[in-house]
Amino acid sequence: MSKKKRVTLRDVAREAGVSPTAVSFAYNAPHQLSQITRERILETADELGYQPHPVARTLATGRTNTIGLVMPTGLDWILHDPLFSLILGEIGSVCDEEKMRILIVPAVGEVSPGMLATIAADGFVLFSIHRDHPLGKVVERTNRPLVMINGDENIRAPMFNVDDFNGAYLACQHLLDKGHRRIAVGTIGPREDGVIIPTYERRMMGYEAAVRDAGLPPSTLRPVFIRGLLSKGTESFEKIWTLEPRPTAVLCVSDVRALSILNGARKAGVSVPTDLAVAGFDNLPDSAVSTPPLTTLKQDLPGRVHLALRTLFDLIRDEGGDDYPVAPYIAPMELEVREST
Amino acid sequence: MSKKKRVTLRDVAREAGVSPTAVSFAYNAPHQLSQITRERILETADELGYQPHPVARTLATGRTNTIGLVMPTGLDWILHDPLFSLILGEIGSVCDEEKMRILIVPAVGEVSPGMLATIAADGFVLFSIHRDHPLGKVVERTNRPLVMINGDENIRAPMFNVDDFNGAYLACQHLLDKGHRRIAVGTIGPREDGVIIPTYERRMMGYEAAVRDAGLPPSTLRPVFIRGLLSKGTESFEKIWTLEPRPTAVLCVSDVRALSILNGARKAGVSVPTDLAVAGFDNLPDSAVSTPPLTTLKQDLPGRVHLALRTLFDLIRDEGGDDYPVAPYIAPMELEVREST
DNA sequence: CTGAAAGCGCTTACAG
DNA sequence: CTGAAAGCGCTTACAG
Repeated sequence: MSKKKRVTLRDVAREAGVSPTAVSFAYNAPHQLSQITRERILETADELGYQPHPVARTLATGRTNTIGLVMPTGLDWILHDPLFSLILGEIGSVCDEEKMRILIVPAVGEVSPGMLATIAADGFVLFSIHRDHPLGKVVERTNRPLVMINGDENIRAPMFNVDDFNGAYLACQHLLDKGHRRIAVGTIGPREDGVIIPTYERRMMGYEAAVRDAGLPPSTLRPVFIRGLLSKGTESFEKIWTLEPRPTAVLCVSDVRALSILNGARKAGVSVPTDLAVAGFDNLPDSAVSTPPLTTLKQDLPGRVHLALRTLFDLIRDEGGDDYPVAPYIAPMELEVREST
Repeated sequence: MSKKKRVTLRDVAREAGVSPTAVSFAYNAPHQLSQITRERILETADELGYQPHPVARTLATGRTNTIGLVMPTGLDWILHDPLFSLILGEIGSVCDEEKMRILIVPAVGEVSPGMLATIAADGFVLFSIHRDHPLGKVVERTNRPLVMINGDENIRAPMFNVDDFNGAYLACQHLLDKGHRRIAVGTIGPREDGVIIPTYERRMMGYEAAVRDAGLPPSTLRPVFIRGLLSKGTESFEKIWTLEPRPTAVLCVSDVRALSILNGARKAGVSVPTDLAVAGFDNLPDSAVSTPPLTTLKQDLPGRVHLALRTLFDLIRDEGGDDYPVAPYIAPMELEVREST
């Protein structure tokens, strides 16, 4: 009953007394039409309430004007990682300019390497995909362009990372220089779904290398699994504070974790950095204004994201370029020493 | 050169010695095929590296398995509104279950009411769209289902809101009961792009009503435009603290704003609630663990989002139902009194 | 400046 | 259980 048929280009053509081609031209190649024909067509289209069908257009042109943002987990991830929100925002600002849309592609359920082929997008950004992730093999099964952010160098695709290893090295060295010899490392625990975040893996290696190079025993570092949630601050702090022997400092693989420790410490009446020094990673906006402000590693996030997307858009445009440079982009990290250490 | 032709269903059919229909059935109606035929087809498909073309499928079936999430602004919004992240996460968890994807549709550039027609989605969630927003008229120009979250009752579409007015009323009444007579209201300022957030508009009215009903003059409330960013805490706090006469309390239209004030006050050495009482709105997870914990209005966010999406999915399924109930869903809000007031 | 025709790659009654 | 055929609604050489 209410299932009114869609108005198609053909309807407009008939009504305006022109060919379908002419109607298509009215939208896509206006200069091919005389002013007067064009106006008549557009008027008729408007009267009939015609709207070009996006899917049909895509099938004919091959362009979706959409990029897929592929995440290693379900969408709940976004609740746990402020850095992801930041990156999503940056991707968004580039896409707004380019009139591209963003399709969110979470990795849920049974994830096959061929999965991306079933998705209507011109290209993909892989976020935090580890080589052992089911999507680690996706590169070989997708003929559409893709780039990685916080990726894994073992996946053969253009990668836009920060220097996790050396950043972590710097942070650890900083604490060692300050004389700390019992350092907790606040890191992510094994996830139920088995997903590994490559970034965190590399940061852990950086910490360990710094200890090794300082000629100190590995036991200098004590990994503690904590959640990346501000609201778990007390719990996370307790896990660290009750270690035996009690650590004098904590290195966190992410700023949220560090901020949550700051929170927990304050509630427990433990003074930072006097009783416990705290360092984070990534320099979230909040980290500059926490109490106390957080020592962390900073980077040019917008610059990196923009570069990644430019590369992706270039790849989408000249699909011929099979042999794009895959030289990884690894942004240097700078230690920002604030009052928490 | 590298532009290798795509393997199509037709190729598989030829190679397997069956009709295109059979190949299609192998994927979409397996029981229509003999076991053996089906296996042969699937094997051939695999050998050739065949993947069904999602766009062609959509054109034929009319289903995209995607919902569009329409925002009133550009995607940078996500950076400013943790509540949006929360809602996005909830939407994501429902979509994960339903195997639906999320397409993010920011309102940037020239936004026409017909804009949604150009987007390949089965339905839409409108987030925070005001009746005066260019998209306020979208309902009349889209034949696809849509629902609103934090919407405007003047737009004729199923709406899933919280009770902004009464929530605000409660918060204000609470402060008045505590004896406060000079109350700053931390709210959003006029945006450059002119976008109005309906939620905040209603909250302001709720505050004002409470003052009126208490027989107090409108000047009891002093609106102050502050940013919804934790990192602007000091600045926002200053704007409030330097008002003449100095307010004894501040009502914020959102929790982020309230948390940023808490932050600013702490840095300024001003004690909450002794020197300044602070109340927020929406009960973010962080609000329960701030220093001090924040008095705010709480709601069942997941429940509300799930309800909205169920409705949307129902509408998508039986497209016949022209006359769905548009009775607005308005979740009651409960005042959660914590230590900040 | 304009039109007839083929094509994008699927799905799905319909007939056997 | 299987196939020939029409259709989804556009775009775009090609020919005039």
